This record gives sequence, C-alpha cells and structure tokens, in this order.
Amino acid sequence: MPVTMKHIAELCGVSIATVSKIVNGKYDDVKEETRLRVLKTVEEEGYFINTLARSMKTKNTKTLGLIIPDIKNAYYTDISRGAEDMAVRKGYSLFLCNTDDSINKEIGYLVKLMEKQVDGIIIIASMERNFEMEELLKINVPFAVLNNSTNYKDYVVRVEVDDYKGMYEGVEHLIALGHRKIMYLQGKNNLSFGEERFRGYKDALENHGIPFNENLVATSTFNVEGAYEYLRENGLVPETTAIMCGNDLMALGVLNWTKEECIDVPGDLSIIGYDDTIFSVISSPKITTVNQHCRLVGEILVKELLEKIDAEDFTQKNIPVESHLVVRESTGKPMIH
Amino acid sequence: MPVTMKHIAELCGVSIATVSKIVNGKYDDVKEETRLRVLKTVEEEGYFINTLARSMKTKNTKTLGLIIPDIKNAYYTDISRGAEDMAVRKGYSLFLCNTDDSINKEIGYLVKLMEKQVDGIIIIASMERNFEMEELLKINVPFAVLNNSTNYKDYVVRVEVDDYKGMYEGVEHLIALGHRKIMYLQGKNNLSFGEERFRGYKDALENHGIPFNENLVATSTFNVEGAYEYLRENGLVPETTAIMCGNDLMALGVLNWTKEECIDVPGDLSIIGYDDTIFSVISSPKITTVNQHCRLVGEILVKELLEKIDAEDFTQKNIPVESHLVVRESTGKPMIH
DNA sequence: TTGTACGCGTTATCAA
DNA sequence: TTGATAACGCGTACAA
Repeated sequence: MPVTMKHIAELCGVSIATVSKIVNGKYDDVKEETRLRVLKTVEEEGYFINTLARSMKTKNTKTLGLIIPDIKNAYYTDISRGAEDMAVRKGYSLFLCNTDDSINKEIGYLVKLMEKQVDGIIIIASMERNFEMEELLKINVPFAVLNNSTNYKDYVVRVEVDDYKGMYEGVEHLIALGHRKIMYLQGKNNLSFGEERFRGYKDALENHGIPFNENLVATSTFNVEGAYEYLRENGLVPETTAIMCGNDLMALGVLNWTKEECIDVPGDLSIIGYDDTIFSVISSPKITTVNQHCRLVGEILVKELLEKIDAEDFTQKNIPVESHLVVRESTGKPMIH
Repeated sequence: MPVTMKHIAELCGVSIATVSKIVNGKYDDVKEETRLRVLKTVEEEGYFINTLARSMKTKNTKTLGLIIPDIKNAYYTDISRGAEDMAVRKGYSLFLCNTDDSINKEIGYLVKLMEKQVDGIIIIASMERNFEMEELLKINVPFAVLNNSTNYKDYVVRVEVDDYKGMYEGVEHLIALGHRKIMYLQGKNNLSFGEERFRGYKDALENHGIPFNENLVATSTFNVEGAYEYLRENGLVPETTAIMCGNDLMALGVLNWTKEECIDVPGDLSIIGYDDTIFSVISSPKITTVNQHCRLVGEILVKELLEKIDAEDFTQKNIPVESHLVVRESTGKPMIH
C-alpha cells in the first residue's frame, strides 16, 4: 500500500483533511498534539506529498520548461545554470530540452511541456525555423524568449541582450588602439542578433570615419575549426590588423591559425571574441571579449517569467541587458612592419 | 473553459471514454468516421493531453530526475547531454538539478523529485556527504549512480568508469616514453574514484619497477587556477619530467605555468590531462588526456535505469565503461639537459 | 478542533 | 462500436 495522506490519516486516527492542513503548514486551527503526532507518522512512514494530485486541484505544477539548442554550447550552459538557479530559488523545477537547432525537436518539446502542464516555458529558439508549423502550434502557457524577436511573438517576457552595443564597443576599442582594417568573422546564423551585431560593426566604423568594406566581412561556423579553416583557406585581406569574431571559440580558431603562421597576437593581429566564456581566459594570450552576462540572462528570464505568471499579467515586457567589453591580452596597438 | 477530454467529447457528441481511446491510439474498436471527427476537433481546439491526470491512473510520469554537482563543469555537461538525449529517445523528460556539491541541496532535490513522482533518478553524488542525513532519507524510486559506491547503496544501476585503467594507461604511456619521475597532481576529492586513480598511478609505477614516491603526489583544486597556483608556490620536485593531472583544466593550469617559466612542453615536461574535454584540444600544445566517454556514460545511465524500471527488476547492476588514453601533443620523450 | 464530500482530468473495466 | 463509472491522491468549502 502506497504511503498517501489517507494512509497517514488512518494510522493517526484523523481525517485526510487534517493531514492535508498539517503538511501544508495551514495548522492554525489544529491542536498542537495531533499536529506533532501526524508529523511523526509522516516522518516514520516516509511520506512525500504527491504533487501530481495537488496540481490537479491547484492548477499549477511549479514546473518550467527550458528549451535551448544545446547545453554543450557554453553560452547555453551559462543561461541554463542561471535559469535553474533562479527556478529552485523560487520553488520551481526545470525540464531540460536540447533541440540541436531543429525545429521539429523544438516543437516536439513544446508539445511535451504543455502536456506536462508546465507553468511556463523559456525558449531559446532554434536556428532552423518553419513558420507554418509555428503558426499551427498554439502555446497555451506564458513563455519567455531571448532576443530573436521574429519568432514566438506572443511571449510575455523578452530579454534583449544588446548585441549592437557589444559589437560597437569591441570595434571602437580596436579603432581607439589605431586599427583601421578590421575584419568581422561572423558565425553562420539566421537569428536577429546577427543583424544587430552587423549594424554595430558598421556603425562603429562609420561613426569614426572608416568606410565599411564588405570584403572584410566573412562567415564561418561558430566553432574553433570553422574559423581556423576559413583562415587557412582564405587568409587575411592584406593589411588587416584586427578581427572581431562571432564567439570565443572562433577567436581560438583564429589564434590557432596565427600560431601556425607565426603571426604575433596582438602585435601583428588583434583578436576579439564574444561571450566571455572560460575559453577566453584559459588561452594564451587571454582573449579580449564581449561579456553578455549569460548566467544573469538565465536568471532574469526565469525571474521575470515567474513574476508574470504570479501576477497573471500577460502583457509583454522587454528587458534590455547590457553587454560590455572585457579587455585582456589579445588586443593591442597595431605594429606596422 | 479548459480544453479537456470532456470538452472534446461534448463537442463531438461522444463519450469521454471514446475520446480517450482515440487520442491514445487504442482505436481498434472505434468507427473510422468518429475517429476522424474527434481528431479534427482535437486539432481545432488545440487539445493537449493532461499527463498529470494520466499519471494519477497509470502510476508513472515518464519523467526522470538528473542530479549533478554543476552543469557548468564540462564533465557533467557531457553526461547531462547524453542523459537527456537518451531520455527523449525513450519518451521521457528530465528535471535538471545542480547541487553545487552541497549535501543539503542534494537532499532537497531528492525530496522534490520524489514529490514530483519521477519514475527514476540519476544521481551524481555531491562531494560533501552526511551519512546521517542519507540514512534518514529513503528514496522511493529506482535510481542510478556513477561510481561513488560508498553513497546510495540501494541503486539499481551503477556505471563504473574505469578510473584505475585510465590512470594506469596514462602513467604507462609516460613510462614507455622514458619518464621515471612522474608527478601526480590530483584534484581535491573525497569520492572513490580518487582512490582508484591513485591505485592506478601506484600500480603502473610499481609494475614497471619504479618505486612509489609520495613526494610526487600533490593535491590542488579541480581547476586552472588550482594547478597553476600549486606550481607557482611549490614548483616541481627536482628531475620531474612528467605530470598526470586530475582533469584537463588542471593540465591547462600546468601549461600556463610552464609558459611563464619558459619550460618546454613536452620537451622539458610532459603533461597528461583527464576527461578529454574540449579544453584538451583547443590548447597549444594539444593535451594528451584520458577519455571517459562522458556522453556515453550519460546515455547508459538513463538507458539501463529505464530498462530496470520497465522490467520492474530492482536487483543491482554494475556496468563497466572503459576509459582510454588519447595521445596528443603534450607528451613526448624526456629530454635530459 | 476535526471531518465529509466533491472535483480535478484521465484510464480502464465492464456493460449496453 | 460506444458509454457509464469507479478509481487515482489531494485541496477546500462547509458542516459538525
């Protein structure tokens, strides 16, 4: 026989209602003696409340879903950690969902989470999109999103990492050091932050009187090999003295390439990464990078989502989060040979 | 009004029972026409099954809990990814729980998971232990553990990463290259794998006629700074030509120190890491390391746990997983100056 | 101060 | 081929 409230009630010779009150801390009208007796049996029998049954009544599950492309990606690892932290702190549990940037998996998870009656969802949309499928699916719980404004328009919370500013500051830093030919090696991506960064790059240049040169913009995948292979195959545009990368891994790829080519960093080439992950600090030289406060972003996503849920306020809220440049060793004045 | 089976049933003019059969694919005895009609309204109304209610009846939730120290640690990131992958593949969802190696948090999660009626739990025990508390808590669902045999004796599945062999192979590799004075810089740890690795280190030496020297064993924390600081403060025992590290981050810390000290790797010093994380391959030189197949471990933990659950077979099963050495650039023959 | 009784949404059994 | 109904374990008015 399972250990239920009924079971406890029978053992103690009280009613289920009394047990319920006690285990839920609503014992203002329960005699101290019976309370202790019940608590003792609860302990002895190893009773755990059944939140499924509770949720049937209360209509909430104290559970959230977190949908990300891949926990292995350091950027999402950070967000997840922040999200999970905030969730427990607020008494919630978190379902982990890795989409691998597949829209099918994403939708599969969405359905599953709704079937599980989660109280809310945090979605970092996958890169692959399919508007028809999105149209079809109606998410019936509040959800929070990150940046990618084009998808999931019915969010209640959107955290906007300032990609424009992050990029702008990085390029400005390089210009201040004296760089003029600054390459932008971006990651392959069809989400809105790509455009924002591109704008930041362009504006920073133009606001400092440097004409934009499209030959200096290149694209590879968001990893070490991608950046490395790109440079191996294409090299640098002559006289380039600095590179802004799409993330820290790409910066590492560039760094590996410079080592093979005996290019001094930052003497011959300055490199800036993006994300301020552990990679930027364990490399040699340490990489100047843009910190996006991922962990904080995860915390904010959950915190704000829960506030919306609690308040039953489903109007939309946009929350900006500043990025900032962390200057380390991979950037310096260009040395003209 | 919520979209429930009852709601659908009323719209279609059929009974709840019929709807239930249809949405659960048990329509062998349902007329095709009514089936299509019901399915259509399900679609139109955006009905999702309520798994809470279902679980009340079926006594399972198709949900697992994953308890790890910290998802930020690359080792656990890998395990988590593998675990989540296998979980979805088998139709299960996963709760993510970070303990930060705190026994209190661990127990808090355990309670929460049981309250959520998970079908099983995967526990990577935190380093901090408290046997009294463990005694008190009776986990009422099957669970799987990793190595640390001293805790949670009632597991149904235990995956045993072969720490002994991993270490043994690493040291043997160094000996084969000609090293005699091999330092072991271990990570601070009170779990059993520490002992196993230590045994592997010792045995490898002694089986090759090299006497064990306790001065060559040191301890720091499991990160870059720990290893770096240790060497900065204590330096190497004279004539040491190789170091086995507790993990890749520590190996990186050693590498950083050698750069400052102008010690050539692997010419003056060979370094071996542990875990075969991305760090070992992005450094320069790339680090020889022991691969523990973490992702696979995560998959196995879930797969085997689910098999036990399905079979309602709660006898214990121990599953060995081999480690193997990955030779890269940080190890070579010692050069005697 | 304690207990009764209903409902939450589903599954499963058995009858119609 | 379909439907009525009793669980599942809990929360909450309301009654005692």
